[in-house]
Amino acid sequence: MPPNQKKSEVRKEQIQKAAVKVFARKSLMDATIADIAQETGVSEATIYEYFSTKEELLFSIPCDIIVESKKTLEFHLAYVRGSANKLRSFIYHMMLFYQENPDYASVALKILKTNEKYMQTETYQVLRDLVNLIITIVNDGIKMGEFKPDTNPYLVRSVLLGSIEHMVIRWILLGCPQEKKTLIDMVDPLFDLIIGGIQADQAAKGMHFKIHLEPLE
Amino acid sequence: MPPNQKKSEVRKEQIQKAAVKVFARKSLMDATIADIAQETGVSEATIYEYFSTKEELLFSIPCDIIVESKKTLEFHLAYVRGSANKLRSFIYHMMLFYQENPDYASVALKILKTNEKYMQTETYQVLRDLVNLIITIVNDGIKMGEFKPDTNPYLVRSVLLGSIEHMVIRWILLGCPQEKKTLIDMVDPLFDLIIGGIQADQAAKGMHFKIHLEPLE
Amino acid sequence: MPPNQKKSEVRKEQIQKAAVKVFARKSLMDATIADIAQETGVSEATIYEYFSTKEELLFSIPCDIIVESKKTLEFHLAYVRGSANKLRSFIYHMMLFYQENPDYASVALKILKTNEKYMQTETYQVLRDLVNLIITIVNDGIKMGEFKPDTNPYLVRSVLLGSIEHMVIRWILLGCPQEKKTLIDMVDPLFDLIIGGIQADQAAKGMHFKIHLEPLE
Amino acid sequence: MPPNQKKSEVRKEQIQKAAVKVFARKSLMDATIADIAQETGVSEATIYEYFSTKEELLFSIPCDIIVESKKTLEFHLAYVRGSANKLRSFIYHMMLFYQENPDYASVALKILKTNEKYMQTETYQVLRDLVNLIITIVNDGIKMGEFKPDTNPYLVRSVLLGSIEHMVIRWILLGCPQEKKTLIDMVDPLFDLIIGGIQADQAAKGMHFKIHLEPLE
DNA sequence: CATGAATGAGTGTTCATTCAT
DNA sequence: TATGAATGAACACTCATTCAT
Repeated sequence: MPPNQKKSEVRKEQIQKAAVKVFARKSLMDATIADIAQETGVSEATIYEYFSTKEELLFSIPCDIIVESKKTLEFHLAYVRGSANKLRSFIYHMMLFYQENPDYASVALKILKTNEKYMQTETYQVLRDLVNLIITIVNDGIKMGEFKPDTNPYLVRSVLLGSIEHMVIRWILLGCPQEKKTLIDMVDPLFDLIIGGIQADQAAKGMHFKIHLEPLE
Repeated sequence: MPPNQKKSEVRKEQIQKAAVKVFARKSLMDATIADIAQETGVSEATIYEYFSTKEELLFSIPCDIIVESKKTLEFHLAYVRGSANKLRSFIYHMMLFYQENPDYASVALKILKTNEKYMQTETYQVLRDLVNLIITIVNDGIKMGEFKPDTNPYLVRSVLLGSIEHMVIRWILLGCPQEKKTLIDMVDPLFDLIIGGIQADQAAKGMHFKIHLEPLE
Repeated sequence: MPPNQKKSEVRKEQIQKAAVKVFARKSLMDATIADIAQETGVSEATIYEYFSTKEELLFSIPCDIIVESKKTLEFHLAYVRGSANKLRSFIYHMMLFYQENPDYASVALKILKTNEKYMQTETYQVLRDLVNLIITIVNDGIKMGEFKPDTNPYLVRSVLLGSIEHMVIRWILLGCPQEKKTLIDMVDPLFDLIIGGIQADQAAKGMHFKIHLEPLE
Repeated sequence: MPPNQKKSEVRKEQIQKAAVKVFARKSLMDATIADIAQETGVSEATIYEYFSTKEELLFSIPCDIIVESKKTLEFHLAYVRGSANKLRSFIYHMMLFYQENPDYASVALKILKTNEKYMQTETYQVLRDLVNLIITIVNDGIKMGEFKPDTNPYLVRSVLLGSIEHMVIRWILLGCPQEKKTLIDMVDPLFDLIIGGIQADQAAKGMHFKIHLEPLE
């Protein structure tokens, strides 16, 4: 919170926070401006002082948090060596983020992800930037010989995002059970699967070579 | 059209088909009964002769098609030997299904997948049955030594469904471009990734073993 | 039931009986043709074979039963000597009738009594005839010196009908409690009040007259 | 109009007044919110700013006016000596009230009196309080020896209310003819009947005594 | 005689949005 | 800046009624 942040900025954020809460629990059509106004503690008319439309309010929601999230992730990635490790960091970062912001997760995955208009939003571009870190990481990994040379970075992006988001949605729909299986627990299994696949060692399967492995010297 | 199918059954299906079309293009809130009535070519009141609620109509949509789809898939799976091959069949089946039923895909993934009430529907149980074929396949694969013994079948299910659905949604949101990249084109890359992962061969990577390969015998 | 009553007459009465039941429980607006059709055990369209309108059906309901009731009452009255006794018979007859036909009572007093259109009905004229027996009785009573010469028969009619109907409505709204206080129990108290008023004997009260009583002749 | 009454209170009363007018002329089902809105001079939506339901609006109507009426009546009763006179005051008060508020009378007697839901309303309790003044009056009258000791106060209540309401309903259904017979004209005849009954003096009837009445000294 | 099927006309109700204060 | 008050524009849903079969 910058010290000289305008009072109106504060009010705007209050509304956004309330909106996230409301949208997370009700669908876009069920959430009314009246709900959001009440949650914020202001009148409905006040909402319109800050957002000209219900939709504008909805679309404005994720912007800052995503920018923030991307910065954090990039900051962490710099610490990490190796593309695989970076990929794990990405997975971890996303899972942690969703786990700690379940309301935002709900809005993003239940309302925004399938909204065509949202895709033309500025905010959505910010989100793309974040997500495209995967492309960079994978390309680097290929270049460095860490990943198979024919790895399709866009496929990896789809698989990672798809898997993560699928799990998060299920987790949300089940009521975000805090106990037992948390989202974080799924980071390493997912990572391992992406990295190593599910096939048993090929050597054991059908290549029909005998292999002697000797440590160097 | 079965010959002696009752007239009312025919009408019911007409409405459902129209509804899929309408729901696919508009969101649940934007799609009006008037739209569906017009698309069907009947009056609004007639819709209510067959479905007591807009929501009931929505939830009724996918049932038959899913049952049908599951039967077809099971039929094909019987032809296929090996769990990996079966997994590929599953992926292929889903992708083909979505590609050939883009309207249904739109409704299923944009409206139903994130709808909590839908999860308590009978139809949803049918869907679960279909999806759980993955669990069976993976468990079989583990038993047969085809998949790594520590493979988590539920994770595989999440990754497969998440990936497939993510790709389908992107495809839909981009307007189902018929040309060039079809969903089917993604079957093998996805399959390969799930099976083999993205990591380059460990041997080649920096483990520094010497390997003597000798033909058997 | 006349032996050669047409089948269609039977059906008509079935519908009317069902309608009474339905109207008795639901208000005019809440009772639907569908309800009546179901109660009758026919289709809605069949209702319209016999009655051209919901309102016509409603207004047709009481006719026969009233004619019947009037006949019965007149029959009894002929047995009774004295206007006061006849008045009691009237009260008894009405109370008994309502008590034994609570559904009809409900329709008549809750729906028809306050319906302006009903007042222009032929049926309503029949009802007037029944009710106007009071006028005749009172006029006779006056002529015979049994009732005060300045008794207003129309007032008596209003008081009798008003009192009876008020009690019946309360009884209906309370769910027609079969036990304890039945409508019949109110016949004599009501009769006594109308006949004798509630004022204590003036002589006993403070008028301070001296009275010489001498046997006639 | 109290000077510092809130604007919203004023509007609420405007709506209620308009509603009484509309309900008085049309039945509950025929009176539409649109009618009431037009009569009030506001939009339909505005009605719903003040009353959440058509039924709530209907039930809210009589409350204040009844409370007021009861106060007035009690005020007058204090001036009156003797239970019979009080009873006459009650009759007069009710008749006058209905005569001066024919729209309210119409709603109360045509719609509310037979409405089961209304009976569970708070407003209905207020009405009961007003009506139960009769019970008190009669009981007092018995105690003072003014009324017959076996007078049933509840029967008196039924007879009075039934008679009054019956007359008022007929008066309303006949279009409230301002000329000639007004409701007020019926006060004394009704009162006399209740008090003294309709029976001619018993002495004159079958007792066959001659009676000389001489004032005491 | 009976009805399955269809619908026109309507209604209560909701809600995003505006604007004078 | 904040809001009380008001509303236009919709929409889901109902139901009496019709008619071809």
